[in-house]
Amino acid sequence: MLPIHLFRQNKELIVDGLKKKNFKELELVDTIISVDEKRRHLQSESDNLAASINSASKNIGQLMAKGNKEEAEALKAEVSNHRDKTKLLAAQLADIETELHDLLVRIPNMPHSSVPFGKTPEENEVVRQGGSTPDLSAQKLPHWDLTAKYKLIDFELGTKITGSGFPVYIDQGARLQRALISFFLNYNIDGGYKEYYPPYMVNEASAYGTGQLPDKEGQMYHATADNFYLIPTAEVPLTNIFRDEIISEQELPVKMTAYTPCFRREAGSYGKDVRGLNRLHQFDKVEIVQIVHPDKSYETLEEMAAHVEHLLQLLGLQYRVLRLCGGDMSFTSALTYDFEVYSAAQERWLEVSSVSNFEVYQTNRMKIRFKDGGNKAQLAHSLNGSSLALPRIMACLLENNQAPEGIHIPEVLRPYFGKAIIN
RNA sequence: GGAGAGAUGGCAGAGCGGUCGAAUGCGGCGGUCUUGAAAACCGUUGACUCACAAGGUCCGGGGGUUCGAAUCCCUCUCUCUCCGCCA
Repeated sequence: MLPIHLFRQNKELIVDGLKKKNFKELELVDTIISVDEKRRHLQSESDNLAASINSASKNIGQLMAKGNKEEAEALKAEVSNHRDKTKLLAAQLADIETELHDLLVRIPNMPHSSVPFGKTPEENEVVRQGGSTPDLSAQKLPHWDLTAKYKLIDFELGTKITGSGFPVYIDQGARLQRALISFFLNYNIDGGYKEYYPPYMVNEASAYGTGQLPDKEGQMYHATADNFYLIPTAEVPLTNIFRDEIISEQELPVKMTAYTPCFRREAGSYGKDVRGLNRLHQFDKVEIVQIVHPDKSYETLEEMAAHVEHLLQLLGLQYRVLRLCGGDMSFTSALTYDFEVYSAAQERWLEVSSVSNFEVYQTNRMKIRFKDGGNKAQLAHSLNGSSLALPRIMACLLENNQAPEGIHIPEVLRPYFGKAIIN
């Protein structure tokens, strides 16, 4: 949610940003500004009334103390009258505040100046690439064949136990999964991130804080009996740790990492997108989140991107880094880098990480602030990224490292996996 | 799940229905003293709205009584203690 003062002070900037983001309902901006004006008018009217009630009530107290009953009674009648008006105004004010809020949450974040114009994924800008395509002339099986061949993952068994999109990792498959999680977490800890193990279900306020609610409600699993939501990403519990907190400036930057499963309903997905490990209802991910000083957030974004990129280099995967265009960015992001790895047997790029700067969009809604030098509370910036999403990494590792004698495990994972080859 | 107690500023902890945005202690910040630090002493120190003015709002959330509520009533949520169940 953008701070309202931006609309009052810089309407043109907002409209330009919305256009870049390919947002259609531009008329909302004017609506917001006029509703805000109405709101402020009502507010001052109500404040003035409250001021007169307050002072009259004080007078009544003094009159009573002096035993001046008649005057006191007269004042009481007057205040009583004012009070009815206040109630009316308060109701109107509450309505208009809700209206304003509901309008504000419909406005996406403003894109950063470096965000390219564009509407579709094809218009994203490739900023860097690394690694090389492996030679698979000897054998070129997609990962769903490899997981069957080496009995690493049983998709049908998951369907039996739960439903499609809930694979069962078995034996060396389970072990590789655990190796990846440990490797990623340790790598992040070495990078200065503090490890957390958060709840996998969150309450409504948390889902709301990071923006899953109200617009992405259908994407989450909902435990209705207790009104909890299964987290679609660790970003939700992690960022909410600091909801409604005022952090001292010395504590910045806050760097957090967590491994969690992620649960997504993925309604409407189909075809090759959901084959094998490409898209699941439950998958594992290690996440990094930072809360930083506003002056530092773009520096931090580059740092986080470099952090993720190095991880892909360590795994020896072919990758590319995309700067998302306005139309393909998420609602809440100001600038996003997507990381894709090349799946050599499927011959397609798979997204494995998305690193974003949200500026104040999340922190404004969650009231995550810090005390600056002048001892004044101001909104911090929040960022997050995956490091990394596991299923597609596993898919690429299996496919790209396959050989007639088995699947070779990258050097960095061997201490965690315990051996050099799956066979 | 049953019974009871509680929810106040960064923390701890007061608060007869009016003079309470709230005592006091700790912590934080500034200063005196000191070569420096500690101790001691002095001062200062919540948030929101808003033009850092005035005014207004906030004592877990919501509602009510009253001219006036942190203080009384209702309700919800959460926490703690005891019992039950349990990895």
